Amino acid sequence: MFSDSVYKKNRCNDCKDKSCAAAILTRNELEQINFNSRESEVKKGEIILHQGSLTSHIIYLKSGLVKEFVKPANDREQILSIVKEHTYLGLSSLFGDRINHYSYSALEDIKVCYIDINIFNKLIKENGGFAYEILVSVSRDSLNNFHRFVNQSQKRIYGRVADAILYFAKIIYEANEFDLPFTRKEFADLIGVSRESGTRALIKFKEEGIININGRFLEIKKMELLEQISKKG
Amino acid sequence: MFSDSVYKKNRCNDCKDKSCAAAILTRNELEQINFNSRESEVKKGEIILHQGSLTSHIIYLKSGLVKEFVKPANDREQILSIVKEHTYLGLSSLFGDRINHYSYSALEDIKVCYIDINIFNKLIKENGGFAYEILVSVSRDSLNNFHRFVNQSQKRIYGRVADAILYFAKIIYEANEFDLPFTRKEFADLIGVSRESGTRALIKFKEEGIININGRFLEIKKMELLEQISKKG
DNA sequence: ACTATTTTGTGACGTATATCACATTTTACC
DNA sequence: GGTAAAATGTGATATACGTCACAAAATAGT
Repeated sequence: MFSDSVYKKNRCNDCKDKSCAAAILTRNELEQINFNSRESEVKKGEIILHQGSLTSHIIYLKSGLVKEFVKPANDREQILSIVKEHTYLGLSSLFGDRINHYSYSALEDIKVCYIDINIFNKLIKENGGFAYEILVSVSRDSLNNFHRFVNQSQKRIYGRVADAILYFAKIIYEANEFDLPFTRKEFADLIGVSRESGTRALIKFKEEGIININGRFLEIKKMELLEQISKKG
Repeated sequence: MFSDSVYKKNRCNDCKDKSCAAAILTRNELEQINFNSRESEVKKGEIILHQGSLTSHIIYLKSGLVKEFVKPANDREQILSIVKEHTYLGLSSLFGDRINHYSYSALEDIKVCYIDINIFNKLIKENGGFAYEILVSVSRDSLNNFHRFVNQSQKRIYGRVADAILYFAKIIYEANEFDLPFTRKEFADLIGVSRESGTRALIKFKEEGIININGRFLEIKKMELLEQISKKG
């Protein structure tokens, strides 16, 4: 299936970017994955998975950032989450009905591994510890996403913008200054408001000295105030 | 722990309301659950699980309807979903961080089973097929809830009301006429609008002959039109 | 480096829906 | 069965935010 050079060394065993779940697997089990997987690079902006497509391989994000999104109507796109390295993409779709419910595209140059779903399912059924870790992972994703969404639906625009900034600072980059990985349009799509309104809110925050923003560079100046705005909604 | 009379017969083995996952378990495994579980009845309106509480038992909904909700602010309640019989409550919270993220209350008199989480986790790790079914269940819940939520966030009030009616007709009751299991306030909380606006939309639908509604009784008269409104948003 | 394209900022305007206030009906409870 | 409490219906009013339109700036492609 794959060329000799690809699997002659057991890459998966030596992989420094293993998932928590894969860390539990035995040498032999990892070797099985090794024989049934392939690593690949994806360029910034490219789509990794299309909503509606059928899955034959599980995709593991080895490095880089990815956006998870849906396009219900034709133009308005809803970004569901920003996915960090060391995460399987679309696990819940895999176990739900094998049809991908969300689309994924690379926000920067990334590395992914394609793993055959048959071997993946086999390992789940054979190794309870592995199954448990996958279950933890699916559950955590589900809770996180849902939590963000419910919060969002109850907040007005300033609260949502504050949430999004804190999301990047605390979860994605773990830093108080960073470059946003996307455009204002996408920023707005993440929090479910119009581009114009989103931009206006960012500018307002800048005017009030809560953040500094310049192009894609963003710096939090008044963390407590930002957290207060996030809470109050 | 439990009185003799409770576990002297292997109720779980004979149970007609087993989950898909439990149907996979062996006689012996079911007996283990039997020894570590308890059945109970909950009256309409009572709370089964409180958001924020710690879990020591998994709760399985044997019969009846339950509402899953959160209260972010103090008054405004968001109903996340209506849960039907033969479902485990709050699975994703269990595997996430053991803290319940949602609250559950009975919409009618119901029957539930409390299962010790240690035995539950043990079975997951020992029986891959069981683990797989639980995974399917968590994934499906996650997808369904998320799907409803994303749709909702992109629709205006008539689309949301249409969605909610179709949700009851197709998923909850599988019938074109039924009694709503709750008040107008709760109906509004389910679709994330104010009580007044929700009521007005229902009345508008009635005036236009799309539905008939009288107190809690609801009857769909023009299904295609309702579906169209749901799609168009 | 130059042009085409995309992204961003900004004002004016409209509207969907929340909020408030109160009357009416239904339900719950001694 | 009668009273208190909760749920429901309805109009008036306010406002947050989306939409439209266009100019300026930044980015990308040749």
